[in-house]
Amino acid sequence: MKFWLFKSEPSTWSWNDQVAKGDAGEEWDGVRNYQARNFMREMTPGDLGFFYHSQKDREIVGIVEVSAPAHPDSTTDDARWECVDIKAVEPLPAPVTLDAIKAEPRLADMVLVRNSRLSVQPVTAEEWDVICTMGGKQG
DNA sequence: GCCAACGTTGGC
DNA sequence: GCCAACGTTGGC
Repeated sequence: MKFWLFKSEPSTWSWNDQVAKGDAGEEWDGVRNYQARNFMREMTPGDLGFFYHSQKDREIVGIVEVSAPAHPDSTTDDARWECVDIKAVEPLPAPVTLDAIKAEPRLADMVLVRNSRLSVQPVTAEEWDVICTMGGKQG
């Protein structure tokens, strides 16, 4: 079991859009960055991820699950680009803001803090637990 | 809306 | 293979 973070601008694809897809899930398509793609190749169904709203909101709003391993991105004919499918699991009772993350010493090395432009990124088990606690989620 | 950081492209 | 130019992202 690995942990990840998926970043999206809510005006393009929001948590509510993701929830509306239900258990069918949706392709995390449109990624045109090799680092992000490589992380998606490492994902396996059942891995969990945070869903982060970039730009205006700047907060982690929910938890998603990888529902299908990396496959060709249907939004392009370019064979270089792949994506996984993800489905919404549950919202965080209290969204965790970027400000709160930056204020937490145990999260100082998060990729979100170190490299804000990477749209798909790994999260360590410790970071996962810290953020779940901050978000009011039990277990 | 601005701009810094970063990734990609293409000329040499 | 280097690097300048360019485009994009996302925090502020």
